[in-house]
Amino acid sequence: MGAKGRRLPRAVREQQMLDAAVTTFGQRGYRAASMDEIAEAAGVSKPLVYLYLNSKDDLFGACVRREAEALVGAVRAAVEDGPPDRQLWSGLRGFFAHAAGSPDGWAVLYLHARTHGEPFARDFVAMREEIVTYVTRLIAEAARASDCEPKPDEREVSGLAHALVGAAESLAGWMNCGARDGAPSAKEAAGLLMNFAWAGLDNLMQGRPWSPTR
Amino acid sequence: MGAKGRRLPRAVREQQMLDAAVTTFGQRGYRAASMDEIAEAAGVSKPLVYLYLNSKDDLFGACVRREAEALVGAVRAAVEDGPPDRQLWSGLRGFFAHAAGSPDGWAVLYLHARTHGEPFARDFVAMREEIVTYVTRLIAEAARASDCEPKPDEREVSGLAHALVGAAESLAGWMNCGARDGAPSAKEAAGLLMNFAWAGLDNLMQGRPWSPTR
Amino acid sequence: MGAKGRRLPRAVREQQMLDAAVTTFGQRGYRAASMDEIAEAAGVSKPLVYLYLNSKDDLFGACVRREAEALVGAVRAAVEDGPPDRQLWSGLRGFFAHAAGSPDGWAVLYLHARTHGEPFARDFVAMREEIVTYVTRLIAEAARASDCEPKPDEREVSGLAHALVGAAESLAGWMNCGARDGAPSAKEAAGLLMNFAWAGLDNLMQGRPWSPTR
Amino acid sequence: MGAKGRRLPRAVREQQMLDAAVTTFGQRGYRAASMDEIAEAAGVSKPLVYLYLNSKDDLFGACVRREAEALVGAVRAAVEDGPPDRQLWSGLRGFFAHAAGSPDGWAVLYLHARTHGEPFARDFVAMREEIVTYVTRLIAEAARASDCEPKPDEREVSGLAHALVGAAESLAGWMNCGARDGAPSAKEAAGLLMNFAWAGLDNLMQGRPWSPTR
DNA sequence: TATGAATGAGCTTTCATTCAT
DNA sequence: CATGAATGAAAGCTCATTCAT
Repeated sequence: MGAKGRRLPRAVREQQMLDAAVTTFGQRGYRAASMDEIAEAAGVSKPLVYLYLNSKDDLFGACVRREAEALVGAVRAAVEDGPPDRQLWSGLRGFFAHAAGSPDGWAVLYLHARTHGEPFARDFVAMREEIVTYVTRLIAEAARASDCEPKPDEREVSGLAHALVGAAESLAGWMNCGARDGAPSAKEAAGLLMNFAWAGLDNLMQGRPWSPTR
Repeated sequence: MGAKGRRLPRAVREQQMLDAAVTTFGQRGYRAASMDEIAEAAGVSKPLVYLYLNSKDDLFGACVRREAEALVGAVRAAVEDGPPDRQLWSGLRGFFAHAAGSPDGWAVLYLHARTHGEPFARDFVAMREEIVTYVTRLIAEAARASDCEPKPDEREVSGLAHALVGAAESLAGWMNCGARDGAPSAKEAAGLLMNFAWAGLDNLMQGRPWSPTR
Repeated sequence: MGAKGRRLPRAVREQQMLDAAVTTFGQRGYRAASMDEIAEAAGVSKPLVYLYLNSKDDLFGACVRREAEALVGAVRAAVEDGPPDRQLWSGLRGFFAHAAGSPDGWAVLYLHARTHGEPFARDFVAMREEIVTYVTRLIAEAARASDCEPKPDEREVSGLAHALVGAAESLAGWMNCGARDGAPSAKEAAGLLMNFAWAGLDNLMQGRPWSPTR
Repeated sequence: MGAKGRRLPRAVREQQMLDAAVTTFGQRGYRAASMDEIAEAAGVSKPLVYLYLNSKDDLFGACVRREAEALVGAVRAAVEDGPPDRQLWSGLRGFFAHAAGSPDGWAVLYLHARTHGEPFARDFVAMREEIVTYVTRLIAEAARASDCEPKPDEREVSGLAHALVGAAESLAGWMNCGARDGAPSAKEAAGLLMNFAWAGLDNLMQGRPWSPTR
């Protein structure tokens, strides 16, 4: 394979392999991705991938965990780096930016880990739960800060968080999943979601839910 | 396989095969589903599957098209069968009911066709577009009927339709994808979505969008 | 693979495969024998071997069972076909003749099944036990017929059977295992063994065992 | 790894490697034993094994030769250390004691070298021949010492030696090969074999062979 | 001297696909 | 119409072996 960076320390090679694996798994899916392809994309031979990462399952698991941590970390960092009175908005932007910035990682999590059964789906659900919990806290803080009355019930806030996260994921999927027509940028997606949701959240928090009978 | 259902007319046999294929593809995914498994599930021999449906790809394509038409048809039928002043609500209920009623078909479309690359992803996107367009029309009619001022701009309505459909898909995925915690029924999902979204749509249509600066 | 007997019924193909597998396993051992080699020796493609016989382990197991039955059957048949007053001699000749006639089957049992661990070693031990039990009965009958006094104790007879069988196996191994110098024919081996052992057996049965002190 | 026994003289290292190799080859067989496993068992790195012993084949060959010499040596030493009028008995006891004391070495010779084809089977046969020749001499001397008449013919003595050695090997195999039922100790095995064989040898040497016709 | 890094080649197994009947 | 028989091609994984330090 030529003189391309041979004989590197293990940690470096492992990252190369994970990068290649995320790309390949993200684009092809677990089954369709072959270890040959991943090894070639990483610029190493297949046995080395097995030596360092054990098996296709272990490799996929490592990808899932790495990407899950990266996504959660991106949201947290965005919130912490943004203005304290706009945490939800910052978090959403961070979420969309990360999703747009690493579409393969996003696909690994939301398209493949989710559908590939037990060890992985569990990791995925855990990550999702972590985000939802975090968003629940952000919403609750926003509600407290805005002094809305009556104080929204905790269960309700959690439901809103689920819905909000679900909507964000859906938009991110639209963004990433190869839609050719007017797919929005990360910033537009965040705006659209706030537009779509905020008044609803707001009204709900005022105790005025929409109901089928009006 | 003895005398079990032999010599059926071609159309019937084909439906059996498609049923079996949708179930198998839906549960296992494209790659993990084997033609052996599908043929056995359909109660026919493998060569017959090839005789009628040509190849694994063609078979999958037929599944995707059949399920896409079924989903779009279910939404349309629900709207047409419902009260004329609640078309959106009826459509959503139809959407969720269909998704809940044929989870394998849903999985074929949203989990597998979407991720399996070109001929199928295109079919999927076309179906999605059809739904979004249809929803756009429903929203526009609702707006016209409610005489809101100023008339919402067309591009905006389309964005809302995308968001609404995306949110609905996300909820349907939650419903179907083996979520252990409180996954909602089809009816609850529709209510939740209207609750979440309607006030937002309403406000937007009154010309009062949320904006990052307040 | 040319026109060599294609499209044969399953039972026939299975025997071809077992034949080839016994040859290959016998000559190379379990690990060194490759499924490619076996398939080629059988004149079929590898997938057909898997279709009919499932896995390398199952194939090996089938070989072991077939050869075990063949060996036991050969001994039994030789005894039944021989003169009723020379059953042990007939049985030994049958044993050596079978071992010499199918050295690969013999190697599968005595060289490979025996050393390849649990499911197979158990089958091997069961077969060996069957032979030892049978020989025990033959010896007991011979003793009864010859009216020897004192009647040999049952446990002693069983020990003699073990020793006799062991010696026979050892001679058969010598016969089969590629020894180039004066390896005996089946008939010679039987004679040698009787020569070697009979007087000993005889004396023992007369209650005059050899002892270290004279 | 670390500071565990580094910088040992070459001869010591080589013995460690051979010890580990004999253990591993004996328990797993040639093919199933991996160089990784052997290197780890020896507490050294794999390249060092190659540096000292060249290749897997060479390593196996070294094991075979070492164990063959050890076995022959054990028999010779037992004979020389025992009473001059019981050489055969001493030799047998030495044989069984050695086999029981180093079962892995025994397995390397009798289970694996014997079945692994040419360079090794030749070494094995050479060793066996050496033992048989030695035993032939012992028997001949015993016959001379006991003044039996007529002098047994040389070829006959050689055949007896083969049979005796074969029986001993068979018993040793029974002893070592994980037999669950009443496998004998080394001493019992020697007694059993003498019991079984001596009267036969004795009679033969008196010129009274057993013959098929009575 | 001794080793971490790396690979070519081969093995078992699976699967979409096609004949011949 | 319908199927049992058969295979080419590829995938996951392992292992003996060699560099570069």
